Amino acid sequence: MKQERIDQKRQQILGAALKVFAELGYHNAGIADIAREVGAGHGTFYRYFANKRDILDHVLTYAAERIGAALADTGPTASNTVEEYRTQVERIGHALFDLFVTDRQIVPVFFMQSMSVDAEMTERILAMNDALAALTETYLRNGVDKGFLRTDLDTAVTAKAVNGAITAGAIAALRFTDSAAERDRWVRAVTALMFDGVAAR
Amino acid sequence: MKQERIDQKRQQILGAALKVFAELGYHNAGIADIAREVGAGHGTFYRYFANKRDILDHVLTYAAERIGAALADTGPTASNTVEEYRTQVERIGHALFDLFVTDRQIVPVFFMQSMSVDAEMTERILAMNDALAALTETYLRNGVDKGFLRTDLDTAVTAKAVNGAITAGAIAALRFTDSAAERDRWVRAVTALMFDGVAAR
Amino acid sequence: MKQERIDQKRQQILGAALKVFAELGYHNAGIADIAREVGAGHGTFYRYFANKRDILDHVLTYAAERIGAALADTGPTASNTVEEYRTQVERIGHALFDLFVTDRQIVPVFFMQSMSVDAEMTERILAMNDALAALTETYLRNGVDKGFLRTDLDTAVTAKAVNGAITAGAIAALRFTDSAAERDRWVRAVTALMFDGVAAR
Amino acid sequence: MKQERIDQKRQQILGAALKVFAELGYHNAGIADIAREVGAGHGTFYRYFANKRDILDHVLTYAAERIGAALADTGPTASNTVEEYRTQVERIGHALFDLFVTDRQIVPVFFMQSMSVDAEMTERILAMNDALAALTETYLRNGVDKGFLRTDLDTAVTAKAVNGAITAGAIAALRFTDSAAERDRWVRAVTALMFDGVAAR
DNA sequence: GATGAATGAGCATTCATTCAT
DNA sequence: CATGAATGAATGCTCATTCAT
Repeated sequence: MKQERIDQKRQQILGAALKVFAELGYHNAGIADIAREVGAGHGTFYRYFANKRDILDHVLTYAAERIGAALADTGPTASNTVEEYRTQVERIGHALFDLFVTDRQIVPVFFMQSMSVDAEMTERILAMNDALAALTETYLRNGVDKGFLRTDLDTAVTAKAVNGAITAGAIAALRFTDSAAERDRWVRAVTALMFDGVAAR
Repeated sequence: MKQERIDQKRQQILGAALKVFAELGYHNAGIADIAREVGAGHGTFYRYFANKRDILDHVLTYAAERIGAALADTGPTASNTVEEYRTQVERIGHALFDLFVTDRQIVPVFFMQSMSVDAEMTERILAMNDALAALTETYLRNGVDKGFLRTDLDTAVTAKAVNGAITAGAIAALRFTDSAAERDRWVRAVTALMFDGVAAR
Repeated sequence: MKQERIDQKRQQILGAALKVFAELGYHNAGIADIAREVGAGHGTFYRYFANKRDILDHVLTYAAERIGAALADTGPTASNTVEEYRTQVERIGHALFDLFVTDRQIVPVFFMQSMSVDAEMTERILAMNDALAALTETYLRNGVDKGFLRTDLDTAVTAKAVNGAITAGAIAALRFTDSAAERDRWVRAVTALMFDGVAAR
Repeated sequence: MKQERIDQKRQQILGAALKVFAELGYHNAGIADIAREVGAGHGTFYRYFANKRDILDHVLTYAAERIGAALADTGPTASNTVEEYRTQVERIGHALFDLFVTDRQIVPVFFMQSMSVDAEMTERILAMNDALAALTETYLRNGVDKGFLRTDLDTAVTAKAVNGAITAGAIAALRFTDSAAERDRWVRAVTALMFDGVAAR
C-alpha cells in the first residue's frame, strides 16, 4: 500500500479518535467506538496505532501542532511599541479562538481529558502548558526589554496567568453560539484586561 | 451520638477518597485503594456512599465548600474605591492560594480530574466554574456601578478570564516549593495584571 | 475468611485447572473452563491465582510433589545388593505407575503440555526432569560405589535413559484399561530391561 | 517446471515453519513469523498451506520421514546373533542421534510441541510413537524368534521403554555442546543398558 | 501468483458492586 | 454494622484467515 494511503488512513483514524475522545471522554471511549466512527473493524485500529494510549499521544501531538500553528505570528520580537504589541495580541487571540471554534474537539481533549489518563500523560500536558507559557513570556520579556511593558512585570507568572485566561476562553468557546461575535468579545475583553486593566481611568 | 460517629466515618472516607483521587486520578483509583487508606474493608465503603461516582460528588461538594470559604470576604459591595477593591482582591487571592497549598489535593480533583468522568460530572464542574465566575462578576459589577472600574468593562468575560488565571495559579501551586513566597508572587502578579495591566506607564 | 477455607478453595481451583488442562490442553483451556469446573464465576479465579500462567506453575508444583511423594522410598543408599536394588526399583516403579493411573491428569500436563507454554516454563520442566534424573543417578552411583552395579556404568546418561523409559510408561498409562495388570507388566519389563537386558542367557 | 517451483517454495516455507515452531513453539509462533522467515508476505503462506494447523501436519510428516530415514537399516530380520543385533542397534542409534543433532529443530517440534495443539494432533503423535514402537518391536521379536533375545522378553513394552529412552536422548541432544562425543556416549550407554543391563557381572 | 490491508472471533484480565456471614 | 468473598460486565488486544489489488 502506498505510504500516502497509509498516512491518510492514520489521519482518518486520528480524526475519529479526536472526535470520540471529545464526545465521550478518553476513559469512556472504546477502541470499538473509534473503529465504528471510521467504519472499520476494530482490529484495523491496531494496524495504525499501538494501543489506546498511543493514539491519545498522537491526538495530543496533533492538537499541539494546531495550537502551534495558531500561535505562529510575526514573532516575539516583532513589536516595538505597546500599540504594535496590542495589535499582535489581538491577532493571536483571534487565531486561537478561531481554532477553538473550528477545531472545537481539540479543547475537551487537550484541556479537559488528558490530565486524567495517567501521571505520564499529565506530565506531558503540563509540560506543553509550560512551553506555551514560556512562549508567552518571550513576548512579555521583549516588551520589558524594549521598555514598552512595565519593568517590574513578573513575566513568568503573568505569562501563566494570561494563558490561564485563554484556557478559560477555550472552555467557554465550547458553548459559543454566535462564534464570531463571542470570539471578538473574548479577544477584546482579554486584551483590555492585559493593556487597560480593570480600573477606571 | 450514633449519627455523629457515622458522620465522622463518612468524613474520614471522604478525606481518603480526596487523597486517593488526587494521587491516582479518579479512573485509576479503586474503591479498594480508598478503603485501604482508611483501614477498612472495601465493603464498608458502600455503607457510607452509594458508589464511586457518588463519593466524587461529595468530594467536589467538599472542595466547593472549601473554595467558598476561601472566597468568603467582606462581600462584593464592601469596596468603594479602587484601592479598597485591590486590597480586597489581594486578600481573597491570598486566601485562595493558601487553600491551594494547604488543601493541595483539592486542586487535581477539582481542576483536573472531574471533567473526565462523564457528561453530567463535567456539567457540574462547568456549572461550579460559572458560579465562581458569577461571583467574581458581582465584584466587578460593583466597581463599575460605583464608578471605580471601567464603565466599558465586559464584566462577564473578564470574570471568567480572571478566574482562568487563578485556575492556572492553582495548578502551578501543585509545584510550589516555597509556598509562602510563591503564593505572594502569584497574588502580586495577578493583582498587578488586573489593576495595572502590563503596559509601562 | 479462614485461611483453611481459602486453602481449600485454592486447592479446588487447582484441581479443576489440572483436570481442564489435562483434557483440553493449556492453550485450548480458558479461565472460564476452569471456573465453570468449580462452579464459580471466572472473576473468582483471579482471587486465588494471579493469572493463567500462574496456576500452571502451581499445578506443576503440585505434580512435582506427587511425583516426589511416589519416589519417596528407603533412599538411594538403602540397597547393598543387586537383589535389594531390584526390589527397590520395582517398589518405586509400582508407586510411580500407581500415581500415573490414580492421578492420571498429571501425565498430560506434566509430560505433554507444559513444554509448549513458553521458554521459561520449558526450562522449568527440563530442570525438573534433570532433577529427577539426578535422583535416579544417586541410586545408580550407590550401586556402582558398593560394587553391585557395573563399574563402567555411565550413571548420568543411564539415569536419563531410564527416566525416559518411565516417561514413555507414563504416557502409555493414559491408555491402560486394566490398570493393575498393565502397571505390573510395565514395571516387570522395565526392571527386566535394567537388570537382565534383552539378550538371552 | 512450474510444479517444481511450487514444490520448492512449499519446501522453503516448511523449513521456515520448522525453524520458527522449534524456536518459539507452535502456539507462540505466528504465520507472520514464518512468512518473515522466508521473506514473503504472510498472505503467500496461504497459497501453499491451508492454515497453521495444516503446516504443522506437514512439518510432522517431514519429521517422520527424517526419522524414518535414520531408522532405515538392514531391516529387522538382518541380525542373526546378539552381536549382529547390538551392532545394528549401535548403527541405528548413531543415525538417530546424528539426526537429532543435525536436524535439531525436529526435536522440539516432534517431541515437545505437537502434543499441545489439539486432541487430533496428539493422537497423531501418539500413533507415530506407536508405529516407531512397533518397528522397534519387530527387531526385538526377530531376536526372540531367532533365540538370541530372551524368550520371556515383553517385546511390546520393552520396545516402548527403549523408544522412551531414545526420546530422552533426543531432548538431551538439544543441549549437546560436543555433539559427536555426547552422541557416542548416549549410544554407548543405551546400548549397554539394553544388552548388558546395569548389574555388575 | 503475491501481497498485506482488513477483519472479528476469542480471550485474559480488571474492578465496581453485592450480599452472606 | 463491618467485612471481603464472589461475581460478571466490560474492554483492550492478538492473530489466523480472507480477499481485493
